[in-house]
Amino acid sequence: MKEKMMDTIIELFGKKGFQGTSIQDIVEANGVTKGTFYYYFKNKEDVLVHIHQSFIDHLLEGQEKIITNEDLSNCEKLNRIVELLIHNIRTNGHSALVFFQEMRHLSEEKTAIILPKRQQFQENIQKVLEEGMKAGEFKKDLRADMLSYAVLGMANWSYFWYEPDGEVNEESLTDLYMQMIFKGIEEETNDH
Amino acid sequence: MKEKMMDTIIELFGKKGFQGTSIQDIVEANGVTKGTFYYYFKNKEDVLVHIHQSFIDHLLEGQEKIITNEDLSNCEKLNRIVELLIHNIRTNGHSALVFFQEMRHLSEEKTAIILPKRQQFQENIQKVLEEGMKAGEFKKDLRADMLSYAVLGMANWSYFWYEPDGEVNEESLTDLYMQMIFKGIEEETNDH
Amino acid sequence: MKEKMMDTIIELFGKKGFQGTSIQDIVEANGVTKGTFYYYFKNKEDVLVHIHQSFIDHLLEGQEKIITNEDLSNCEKLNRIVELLIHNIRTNGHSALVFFQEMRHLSEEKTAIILPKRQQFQENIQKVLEEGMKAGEFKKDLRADMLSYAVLGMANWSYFWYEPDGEVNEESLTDLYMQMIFKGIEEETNDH
Amino acid sequence: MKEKMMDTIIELFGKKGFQGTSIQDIVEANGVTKGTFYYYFKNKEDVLVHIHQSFIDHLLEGQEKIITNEDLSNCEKLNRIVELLIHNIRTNGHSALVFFQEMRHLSEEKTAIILPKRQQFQENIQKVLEEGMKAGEFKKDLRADMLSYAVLGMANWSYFWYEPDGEVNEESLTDLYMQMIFKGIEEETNDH
DNA sequence: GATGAATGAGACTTCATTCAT
DNA sequence: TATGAATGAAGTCTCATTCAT
Repeated sequence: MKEKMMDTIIELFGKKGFQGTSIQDIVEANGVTKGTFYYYFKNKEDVLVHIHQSFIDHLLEGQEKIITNEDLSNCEKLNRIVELLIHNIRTNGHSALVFFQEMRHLSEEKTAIILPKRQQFQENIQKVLEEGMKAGEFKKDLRADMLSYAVLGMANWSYFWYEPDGEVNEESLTDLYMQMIFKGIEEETNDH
Repeated sequence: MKEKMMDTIIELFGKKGFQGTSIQDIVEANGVTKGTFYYYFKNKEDVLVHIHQSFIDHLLEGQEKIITNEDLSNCEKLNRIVELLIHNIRTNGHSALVFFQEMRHLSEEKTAIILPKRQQFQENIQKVLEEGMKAGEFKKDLRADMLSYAVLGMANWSYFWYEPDGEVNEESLTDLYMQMIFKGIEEETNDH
Repeated sequence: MKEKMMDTIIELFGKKGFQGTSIQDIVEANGVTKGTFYYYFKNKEDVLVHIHQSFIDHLLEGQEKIITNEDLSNCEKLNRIVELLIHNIRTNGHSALVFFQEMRHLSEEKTAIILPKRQQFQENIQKVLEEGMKAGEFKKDLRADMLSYAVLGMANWSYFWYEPDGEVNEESLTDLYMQMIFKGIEEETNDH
Repeated sequence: MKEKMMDTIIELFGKKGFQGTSIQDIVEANGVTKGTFYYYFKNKEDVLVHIHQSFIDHLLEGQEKIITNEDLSNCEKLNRIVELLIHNIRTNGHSALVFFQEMRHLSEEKTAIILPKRQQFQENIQKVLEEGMKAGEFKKDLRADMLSYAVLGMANWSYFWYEPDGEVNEESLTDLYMQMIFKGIEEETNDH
């Protein structure tokens, strides 16, 4: 029951926003009464916390597997992290929307739990970039911090426009993006 | 007066969100009464529309100047568009936040006005990419559409984390980003 | 079990009031579930009735023993009734609080049972005063009805402020009060 | 308007208790809407605070006039304070009820304002008793603290039963009570 | 004897908005 | 140009209670 409600709520939050979704909306969408909602959840924020928790935990877990895999080059690691992000956004679009847009409505207390995890994810990307620079896979003297944000922005922004059922599937999209990130878009001239 | 109120409201919307900001908040922040608010604005959405309008109009205007400037290469045009975006986000952070996060709360009618302008901005980037490809500035066979989103994501995402007073100024940030977009981050081997 | 719950509930009602105490509060304080509460009690009022019943029954019983004891003067009877009251308030403070403050929340039907008993207690005091007047123990021409209320007020009010562990024990307090009631506080002059 | 509402609310609180009175009850009794209530009052507690404030302030003010009047003996002062109390309870019965029964529902913060005033009133009575003892008006070695509570209890209890339109008016009631307090009820024997 | 899922009414409160002045 | 009294719908949440197990 709780699971079923969570799914519905994620969809509602995704479509109408956290504040734009009333308890009334929630219980109507689930065919239950208000009492039932408050039987399963402490309050509306409680649901928001659950969504954030499981979204970022899922991401961190996936990321962890990638960065601790010693068989992978840093190049490949970066590739897979971007793939992970895009895949996640495609599969859990509404969760992603909530995650990126509704952080504001977490209480200070809950933010203190979620925010560090978000930062962890970014720092892990930064670390991959740094390792790759050391290993000679990436150019020296890059700003790993800024670039990690660029990578994140590029991937995350896809929740705004990416149509999972469109002509470009997620693997292709990842490839496209990684091509740009690795090789750039400029036509290579032969004067070097 | 209206201008003064607009500024305060943008800040409030930026900090607390559109739905999170009550008329009460607005009039208190301005030291006026509710009547005054409704003297100057039709309703709350009215303000939101103003913010969206002027933000996107300002961007489109800037973009227009860049793309119609025949002295510029497409490379340079892209560079300047990114600079425009980052500059705008830095200078009008709250407006940017509202623009990117509160579109949902526009009525259908108003969305019909704003949304095409947003798309216009993206399409203009796409067009620069396409022209650049034709002109041999960019690699052939790039997906101009997807890449335009990548560029937008990268730039826009900066409103989440970019600290205007931090160690990296906006020109450097633009350079960093353009370096990656143009040349990529991979260490060039000499086997080509 | 029922007894154990009653004790907890009395304390809760005393501290937070009848309406201020929720079934949730009750079952939490007892480490049981709501179902359990309704297994033992018909509803919340049911508990309130029990509390009132046993409090007033206990008082009336004690009072009965005193007033039917033919060895006692009316003076002594009054003394013992006041002692009974103060002792009861000291020992069952929370019950007393509930008894004096939460009568309002009894249904009409239940009020019809409890109220006459309360009045009985007051009338019994009144009767002792009247008997004492007839017997020449008390001054003639007193208003026994009004004075019975005075005695009740004085004694009952102690539930507001009396600290059982304070420097004055209940016997001393009774003595103090009876001294005032019997002899008054005015300095006796010898001009009579 | 606010005044009019206050009066109605006092009556409602008096009859049904603070928690037993809903905002719905209040606005219905006043023929206005809920919005109107919240236009005039911050919340329900706000009204309760007002009631407490004005009740105790009124009492303290009256008491102040009495105890600072140097023409009065302490005997007379005590008499007048009791009269003040009984008069107040008679005239503002509902306020008195609220004052004595609904203190619990004040927030800690507001209690911190009201409670000291209540204690002030009691201490002022105590002081009159002490002064009277020093002046030889009252017996030596009385417990002024305990007796002040007795006097308060006696007078305050009248809100439970005193019928303003009954056969005993407030002056007579005060006299009755003062007679008891001053002279006691015991028949004086001539063996002293 | 005891549970816990579910209810639905109703609690307090906030809100955007109107309108006579 | 600005006010402030008034609205009523809708918001979040709590509550006493029931009932199948």
